[in-house]
Amino acid sequence: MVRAPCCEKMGLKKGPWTHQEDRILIDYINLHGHPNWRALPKLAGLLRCGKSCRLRWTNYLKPDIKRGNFSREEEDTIIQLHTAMGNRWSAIAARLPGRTDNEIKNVWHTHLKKRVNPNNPTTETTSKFQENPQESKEDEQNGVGSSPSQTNSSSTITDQTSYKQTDSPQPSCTEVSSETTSTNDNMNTNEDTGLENFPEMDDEFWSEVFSGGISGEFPAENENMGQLQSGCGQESILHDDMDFWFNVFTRGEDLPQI
DNA sequence: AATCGAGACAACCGCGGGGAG
DNA sequence: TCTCCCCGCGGTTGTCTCGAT
Repeated sequence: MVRAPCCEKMGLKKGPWTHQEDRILIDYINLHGHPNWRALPKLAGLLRCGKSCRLRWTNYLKPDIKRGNFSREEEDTIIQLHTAMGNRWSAIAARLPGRTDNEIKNVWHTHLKKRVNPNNPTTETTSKFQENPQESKEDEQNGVGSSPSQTNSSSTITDQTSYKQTDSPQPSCTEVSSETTSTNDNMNTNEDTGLENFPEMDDEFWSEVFSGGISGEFPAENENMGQLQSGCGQESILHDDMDFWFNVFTRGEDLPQI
């Protein structure tokens, strides 16, 4: 069988997603759905392969995704399910509403694995976790229950200030998008999404974006964004601002002066 | 203050399954 | 039945942050 190439390598962007790309993807899917991932990026005007779009959507942009801390119960569930199912992350994710297989996989590799078997993280055994209440206690005291996502959430915002490229604010995009659930119904029209404000995307579009040529159109390119981002070093701040970010990205609201 | 290493997470890659023609 | 294509899954990698030295 001849496998179709994943994507046309030439000219397709890789790496972290930008706010603009996220916004384009969200808007497009809200308008048209995603009947064909392979065709989607071209139709939406994204210089990405369909695979990348699907991954971004399913892991971060989908409205029902729950971001942030894994609760103790969720972590326990993951451990139990992993004991029963092994590395079937998608199956495990199916039992954890709002969590993605990728996220669960990451959490497992980063600390649940160690918790299950601190001496040999690569060996997957059962229930050391339950046999080791002391560690559990420590974890709670240390806020592990609050999970890597927490670190991510907090670091994500600051991350953006340190991205070399100006086009890599993806973490906060995810935060924003993750909180779009309740308001997502509002995103069904061009007017609501602010899609009509998007410049027509041709070959020069991204080069203009990345060179700052259309900076006024997008918050990520706004100088205030950097200030806002660098000022949002804590998760609580981040979460409190979810509606704000949502409005910024989906409705094109202006950023306040700092 | 600078450097290094570990931890954490987002994203990519390749494979296999399954549906359509 | 066979071939082609798309999608989803799991493993892996790249990059950034943070703490220790």
